Amino acid sequence: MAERQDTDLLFKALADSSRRKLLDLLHAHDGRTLNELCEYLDMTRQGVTQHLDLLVAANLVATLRRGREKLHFLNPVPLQEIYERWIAKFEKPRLKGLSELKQRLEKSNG
Amino acid sequence: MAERQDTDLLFKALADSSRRKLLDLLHAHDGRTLNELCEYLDMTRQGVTQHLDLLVAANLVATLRRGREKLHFLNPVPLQEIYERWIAKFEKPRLKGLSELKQRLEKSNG
DNA sequence: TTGACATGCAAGTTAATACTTGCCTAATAT
DNA sequence: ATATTAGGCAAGTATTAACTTGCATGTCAA
Repeated sequence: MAERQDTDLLFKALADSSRRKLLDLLHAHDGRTLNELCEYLDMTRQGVTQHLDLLVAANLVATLRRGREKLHFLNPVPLQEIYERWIAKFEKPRLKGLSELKQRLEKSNG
Repeated sequence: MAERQDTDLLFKALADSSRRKLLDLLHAHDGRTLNELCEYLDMTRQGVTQHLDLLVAANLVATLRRGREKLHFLNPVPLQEIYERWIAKFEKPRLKGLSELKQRLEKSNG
């Protein structure tokens, strides 16, 4: 169903280093145009477009048309869903980070 | 160097639904043999072996030989690293639950 | 020690993915 | 208006990935 399909699109989107680079670029600075993004990748504009299409399909990137240019925005929500469904549940019972975290929070926030 | 390679192996390993299913199976019950795992996937033993090989290469699964059988164990550590390097830094400022906890603490403890 | 069982190795096939080339449309600037 | 700039569409190629078939090796049980 849609759930599994979404998950698959998401992981597939993250599986390519060029696409991860695009996410990094948008994270550093949102709202870039296609041509701007092309400057950072060693491939043709059409190649970049196809990568962006996959990111949009995975709902990791949203676009907005402004005149003749297309702006790209990062959507981090699906990444959070990956964390909840695929990472949190695989965590070991005693994860130093988290338990330590809670203790420290109790101290600092009373 | 190795860093980028590791990252790539990890995301590639997660990109296939059969491999994610294997991780789920091992999460539910560790130490399964190859043949046991095969029962749950609709492909030949060799296909499953190849998927497991990729999971091992990504350091998500460790194996142990016992006599003529091979036991498989889940290693969740690389998933945690994905969280730290690829999800935490993309989080939105306002998040609910545990992630909010962690983020607030990280901010206050700088 | 022989037969069944658990797995390994290697080559081949099919399907999917990454990337290109070539042409097209629309918006802007001079 | 027309040249330039931003982007879209579609088909083709080349690489990679998924999966199979066939045979080999080692382990155990009778």
